[in-house]
Amino acid sequence: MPGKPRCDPGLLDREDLSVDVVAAAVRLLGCTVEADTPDGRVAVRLVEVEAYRGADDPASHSFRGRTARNAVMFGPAGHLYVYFVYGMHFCANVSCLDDGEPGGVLLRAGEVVSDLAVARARRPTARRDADLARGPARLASLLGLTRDRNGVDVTTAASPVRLRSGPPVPADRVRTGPRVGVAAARDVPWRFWIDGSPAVSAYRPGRVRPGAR
DNA sequence: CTAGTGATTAAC
DNA sequence: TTAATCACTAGG
Repeated sequence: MPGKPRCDPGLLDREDLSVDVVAAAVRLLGCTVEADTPDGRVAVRLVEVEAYRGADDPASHSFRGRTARNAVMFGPAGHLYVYFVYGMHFCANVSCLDDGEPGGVLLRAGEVVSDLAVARARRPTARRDADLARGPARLASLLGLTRDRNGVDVTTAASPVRLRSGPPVPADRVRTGPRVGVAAARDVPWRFWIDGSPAVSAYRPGRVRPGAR
């Protein structure tokens, strides 16, 4: 008679995130983020992500070196990097690459798998179910990813936020393009999404600024 | 399209 | 110290 499993087999392996940010981004599509909050548990299936890397990626928060804010991106793979933007929103990344190498994947959008009632109660302004986690700040809000979730290990069963391996997404359903809202490195197609998902953000090109391209 | 909001950072 | 920037969302 099987007792409690020693390690949860459904969780994503850290190694899936440690080799390369683009491979990690594609690997994360179709996986499930499961988050426990005081009012219940919500799980979303990731349908849109963006890869960011360190020193050679001017669009990355880690491009200008390690600071108190981006420190998690410099640590080992599989930890949440949650940051505050535009005075009111949080966004969440999963750190990638080995300890000392900065990298991460921004969680841009997901489809609610469960529990829909808890999810709707958390985001009552969402008009359609597809809007619940459509966009990085909505996703973070739905899953309760704020400051106190910064740094948590999503590959550990005891963590309040966990990443579950999903059924593989067929390669012909994965689409790619430039990252959203990023002025730098506009030619780098490191946004990945599952074709046809109603929860994928509307495309908005990064603003072109004088002297940049 | 634009207002709203505040941490973070580079420049002074 | 100050000011610009910012991987965004909601409401017209």
